[in-house]
Amino acid sequence: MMTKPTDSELEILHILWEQGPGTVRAVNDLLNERRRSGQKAREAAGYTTTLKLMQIMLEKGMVSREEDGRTHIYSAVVQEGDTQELLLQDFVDQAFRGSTARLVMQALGNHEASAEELDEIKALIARIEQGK
Amino acid sequence: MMTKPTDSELEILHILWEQGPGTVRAVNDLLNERRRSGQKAREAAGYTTTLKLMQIMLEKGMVSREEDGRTHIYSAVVQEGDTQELLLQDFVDQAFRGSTARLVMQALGNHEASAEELDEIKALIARIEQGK
DNA sequence: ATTTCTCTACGAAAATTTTCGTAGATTGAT
DNA sequence: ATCAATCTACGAAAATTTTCGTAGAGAAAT
Repeated sequence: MMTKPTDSELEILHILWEQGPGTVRAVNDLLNERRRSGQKAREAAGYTTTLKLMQIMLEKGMVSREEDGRTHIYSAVVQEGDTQELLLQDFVDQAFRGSTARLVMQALGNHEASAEELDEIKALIARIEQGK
Repeated sequence: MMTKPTDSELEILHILWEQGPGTVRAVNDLLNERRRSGQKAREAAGYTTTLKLMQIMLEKGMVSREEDGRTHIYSAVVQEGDTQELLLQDFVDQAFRGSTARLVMQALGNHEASAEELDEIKALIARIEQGK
């Protein structure tokens, strides 16, 4: 069974997805780097905070780990696309009462997308219409 | 300043947006009706739970109210579109690391949209491309 | 007019998520 | 061999959100 990650867990998963397997230290450093440089600079997380979260994620089966000397190398078990699908399903239900179309409209309407992105989306729509 | 509603608050806002102003009783009834008939049947909320939430929302300025005899009629102050934009911005940052395009692709890829919805989206894209 | 019902107010319990302090073990440097 | 640095484990505090019990006031019914 696949369970929905909390906000903090998701933050860690993103780092593992992008950087690949890593130690708690590495994850914590990147996470704080990212928090510092983000637009709404959040406060840095303490090392043991990240450690604890990753231990919890291990229990939940979201990540796995491997011993490497006295440290542990963590890897994401859940996949990015699967997790995003899960989160998106919940979000569209909760914020848009299930209407994917309205979510897409809102997303396209309010955030600028590049010409290339729009082309990609058009191509995707064409493919969907084809497949029907 | 506009603050992000919690999950429970959003649930109440949806009812006020769709049904228009109403009493705590009316909101609570509809909310439980909806919870019962939803796909993942959540447990019913007690009357005072909903009352308390609406009082908190009043403090936050999300809703307003008007006395009507000994009861109160609540109205949404924040608008649906504005709230959805706020939520979407956070969500795309958190779950898709800021990539609206990937969110849209995921949304269109995994949820079926009707032909009409797709047409609407295509029209919107055309309008955006026009406006550039 | 007494009982019953329905409403608001409000404090605080319960549940969830996030944070961190402390302890103990191991490595590396002085 | 001692001291400092770095790692894991883990319990529990802190923060946030959700839930509800209880009290009191007013309206409606018997």
